[in-house]
Amino acid sequence: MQSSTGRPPATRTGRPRSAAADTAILAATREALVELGWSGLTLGDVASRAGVAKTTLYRRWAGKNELVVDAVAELFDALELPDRGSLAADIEDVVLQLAVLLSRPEARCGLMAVVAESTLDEALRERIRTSIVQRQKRLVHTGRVRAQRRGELPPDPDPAEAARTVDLTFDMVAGAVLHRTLVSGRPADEEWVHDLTRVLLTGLTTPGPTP
Amino acid sequence: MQSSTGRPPATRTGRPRSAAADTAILAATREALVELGWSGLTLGDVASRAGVAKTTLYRRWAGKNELVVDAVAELFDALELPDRGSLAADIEDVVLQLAVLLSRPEARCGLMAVVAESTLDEALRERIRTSIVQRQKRLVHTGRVRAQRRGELPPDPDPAEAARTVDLTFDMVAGAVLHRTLVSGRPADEEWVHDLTRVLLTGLTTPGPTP
Amino acid sequence: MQSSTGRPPATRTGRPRSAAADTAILAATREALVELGWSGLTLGDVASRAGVAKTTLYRRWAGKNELVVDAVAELFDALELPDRGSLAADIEDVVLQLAVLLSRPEARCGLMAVVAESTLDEALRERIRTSIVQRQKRLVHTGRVRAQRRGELPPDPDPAEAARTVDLTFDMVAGAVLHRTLVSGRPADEEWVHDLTRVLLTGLTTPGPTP
Amino acid sequence: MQSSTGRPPATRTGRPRSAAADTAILAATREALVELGWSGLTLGDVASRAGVAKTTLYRRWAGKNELVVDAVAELFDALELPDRGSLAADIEDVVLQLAVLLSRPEARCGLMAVVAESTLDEALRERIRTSIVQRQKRLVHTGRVRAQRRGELPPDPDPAEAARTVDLTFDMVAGAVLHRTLVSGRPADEEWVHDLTRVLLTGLTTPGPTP
DNA sequence: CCATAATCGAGACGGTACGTCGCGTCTTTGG
DNA sequence: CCAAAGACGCGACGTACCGTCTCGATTATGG
Repeated sequence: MQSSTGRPPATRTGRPRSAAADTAILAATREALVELGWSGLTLGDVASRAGVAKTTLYRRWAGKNELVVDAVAELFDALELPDRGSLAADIEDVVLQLAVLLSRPEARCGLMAVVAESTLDEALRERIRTSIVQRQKRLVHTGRVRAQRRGELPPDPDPAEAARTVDLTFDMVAGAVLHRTLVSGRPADEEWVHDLTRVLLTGLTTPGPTP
Repeated sequence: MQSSTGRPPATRTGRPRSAAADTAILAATREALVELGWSGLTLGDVASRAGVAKTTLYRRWAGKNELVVDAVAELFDALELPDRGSLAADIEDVVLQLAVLLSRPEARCGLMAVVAESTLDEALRERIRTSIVQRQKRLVHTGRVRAQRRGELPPDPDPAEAARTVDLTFDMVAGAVLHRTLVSGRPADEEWVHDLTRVLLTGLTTPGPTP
Repeated sequence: MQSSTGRPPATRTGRPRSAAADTAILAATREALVELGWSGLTLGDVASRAGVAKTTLYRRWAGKNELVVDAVAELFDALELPDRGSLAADIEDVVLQLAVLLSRPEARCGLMAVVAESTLDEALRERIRTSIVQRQKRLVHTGRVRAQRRGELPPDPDPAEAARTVDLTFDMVAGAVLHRTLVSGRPADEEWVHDLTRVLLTGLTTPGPTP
Repeated sequence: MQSSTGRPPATRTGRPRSAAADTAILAATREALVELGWSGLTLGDVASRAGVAKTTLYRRWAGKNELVVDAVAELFDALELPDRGSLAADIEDVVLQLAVLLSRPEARCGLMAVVAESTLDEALRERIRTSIVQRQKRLVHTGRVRAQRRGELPPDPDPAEAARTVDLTFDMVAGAVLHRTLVSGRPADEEWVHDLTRVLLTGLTTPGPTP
């Protein structure tokens, strides 16, 4: 749970916080996002959906932004990278998963809205990075390691170079899906995923003139 | 100006709308976006910045969403594709322009916010498509035609195939820059742009197994 | 209306304030005081009783205290001093009127509550003085002048002495009724009013040793 | 665990209530009344001033009203009637004591506020009567007996008549001081006390036409 | 040269959500 | 069993914007 801010003192006195409340609140947040969207989402409404008082909500999160980041982060944590046998298949699989995820309104509008808010809020930007972006780079990393074991990719020349490639790959995959589904507003169907995978694979496996 | 809603009757009586107001309002909107972000942006504040009454604003736009789409669309219209002599240089150039544009807060938060709102608002989604996305595909189109003239790209086999490639290219370029700068929150510097261009170029120019 | 704060500028622009709202709000305030008492009185409730938005209420009054002072002051303005033919009859009459007024819950709890609040709020104390206390001293003044015309009281020796007597009389009359009905919690019935009037009249008309 | 034994025994088991807590709470209540007034007084604040948990406070009093009645009643119990040698001097003395008491903010606002609340709460009204009003009538009674011994007042004709006179006297004395200091908001200085005493004394000692 | 009509600024209006605060209750740990 | 601590559901607070409305004052065209 990302809502815990610091180290609680070893001996805690007083009534402890309800663990069930956190779960209920995050679920209610996603539910409200689906029905009302970002601007229609009301903390009072979330509270009553979760069967919780507004104050309980404010005791745990600083505001709408932080709450939605946590609610959306849980969605992204559900992404997986099963071994499909080849790098191409693995890429297609994760791209499709991402496309499915971004077709869900709570993911779409939750993510875009907090990203929009983060443009003037460095703390929020950092929270998004650690709660969502960094956690999902594990998918790219896993895929690369697997492909290297299979011999589809050469071993990493050096760690810095590898990190750059992971970052670039992640931005290209996630960015393409995101732009396709949200900005262009067209479906990331199988044909499109296939085309994207082909371009990506070719571009990433063909050795470039980068010295 | 996209603010005109329907066909005004040929003969209009009464005092005409101030032309200067539109300009002032859109500029004030961008200014407010920079300082306050999306959620902090207030139509009353925009009105007073523009030296205009709130009623004047509501006479021309239905709400915050529509206003910001128009204000942001003007920013994207400033993108250009000068002829740098090669496809690679052209791509690098436009990617950099896009990165610079998305480093401006009014573009970042304006675009992301309306995209977020559009997830539950089909009319808004359509407005974004026509006002922003479709208009900028001209850049990709121009680049392709130029590259074909230079012999860097083969001629289009058929129009449908060409359209698919334009769409894919646009989503990959714009998506990568957008994800890098806004979601990952890292700068789209020259090195990164170079890497991206190489992967894109390789992937797009190597003939694939798509018959 | 005591709600006006200062001199409005000669030329008023914008929509003028609704005159009916003031009336409705003060009436709703008294109604709510009867049903809910001071601590149960809610500005939101007053607003909805008056068919008015909460903001309208806050635009005109600074808070609960000021609102209730105005609402109660209107009640006291209804007191009159009809000529009953003798000083004793006049006193009995006004004492009875006061007793009746203070038997109304809105007057009782409204007055007591704002007096209680005024103990730590000089501005409120001043507002009570000018809106309620000073305005009702007219009753004592009228009674004295009438009695002097009838020869029941000697003419005023000097203005300062007269003012002291008016103040003392007012505090004794109003204080006795107030204490009887509110603190002692017993009815100010005719017998009690008669006794009080006799003591007052004797005490005030018998020349004392104050030179 | 004592439930296994059966019934609650006459002698209470478990930790006994702290006797010091009551004193500390009432003192803290008066202190808070001085600083914050009635509406600013918070039970949570009283508890923390008294170094006591909120639960402890609620175990002993039903709410704000009852607590403040008890806190204020202790103040009034400090009033005394020393023998000054004459009825006039005794009256002046007690009037001055009362004026001093009512110049203390905790007495002023505590008393007025609970009186205001009592207008819609019969139980509270009764509590005020028994805890404050009835207890202080002893002062009037003592003064009358002393004056009768001195021959300044005739012996009581009958007990009912005497009770009426005691009530009237108390309402007039307390009411005048209360109205002067709290409603009129002017000081009950020596000159005013002297005037009041003269009128009262004359009115009460001159035999009236009451058969 | 006015009459009509739509615009302009200003600002009050009925609403809704905000984020905070206090209430009185409950649920812990510890005496 | 009581005490302290503090989380809980609840509801009012006073504020800020929303989008609408009513003003008086402009500024065009059309009779």
